[in-house]
Amino acid sequence: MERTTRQKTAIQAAIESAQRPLSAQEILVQASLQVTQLGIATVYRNLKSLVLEEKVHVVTLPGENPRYESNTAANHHHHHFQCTTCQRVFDVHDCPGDLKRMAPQGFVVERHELTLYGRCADCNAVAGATGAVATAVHACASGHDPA
Amino acid sequence: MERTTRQKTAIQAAIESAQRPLSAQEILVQASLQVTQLGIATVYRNLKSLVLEEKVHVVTLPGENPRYESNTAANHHHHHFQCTTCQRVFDVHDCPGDLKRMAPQGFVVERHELTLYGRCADCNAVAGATGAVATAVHACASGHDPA
DNA sequence: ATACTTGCAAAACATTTGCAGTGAG
DNA sequence: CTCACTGCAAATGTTTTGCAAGTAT
Repeated sequence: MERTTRQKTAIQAAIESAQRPLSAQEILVQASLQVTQLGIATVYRNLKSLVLEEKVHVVTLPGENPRYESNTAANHHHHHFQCTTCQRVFDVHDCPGDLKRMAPQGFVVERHELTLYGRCADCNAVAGATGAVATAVHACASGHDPA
Repeated sequence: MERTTRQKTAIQAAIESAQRPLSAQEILVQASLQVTQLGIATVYRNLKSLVLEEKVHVVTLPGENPRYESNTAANHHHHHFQCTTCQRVFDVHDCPGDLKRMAPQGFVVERHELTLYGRCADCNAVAGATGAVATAVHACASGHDPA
């Protein structure tokens, strides 16, 4: 059965306190602050468990390594928006909903993933005001409050 | 400048004649039928070119290697459906469309990717009729004609 | 005590790159 | 004849696995 270890706790905490999806490496760095000597293999093993337990889910964007995001009650079904200018990833809490009828005859839709691409508010505002990009990057994919 | 080689031609042909997105390995196998001695590095190098030239585009599904799909005029904007039972990937030519308003204030949507998950027609039909799975797999993700 | 977990190092994969030889123009 | 392209092998980067030691329960 499942055991509670310092490393699992630290890994889970790292993911939950982040305001954005983290990569395995980022989780290692963050959780290492709590548990020195933490190994990357342990991070991967625990991520696998957490995903199975549905406490965490995976965010996969084309050409990038998987990111892991907390899956708490507060964090219900949502999608993602990646800015094509600054590459940051934002949560989009809206959802088109009625996708069941999109599938071909005889197909049953159980779940869907949607990713939007475009320019985020910051990059739009900045468009032209050269030099402000670096500033925008600091806010990296944190708690925006979409529609 | 660009040169026309037997290998590039074979790779492009393999992708265009496939009725579904192919992995680099599958492309290697297929194109090797035309050009013996073809190396995987050449496949990757050419895929990169073809994607840049926008003759091919990449289909990325969570937890799986990228697949490559022809990008001809006939092959317009579409999405994908992955069967959670047989893992096959199908094209879905329908599209929810009006996703622009999903983005938060100030965000501009330029593009979107949508993937549906569920059970394909074959797996639904089979559900219960044990043994038919192997048969279904043969039709692997080919020309279904969605809605 | 028992047996699940860990950390390390090696393995397994997918993809990229260096380089000398090949072939398209 | 040139120089882009190829094939091979080695390098890279990420994720997985084997195994002995550590530690929750």
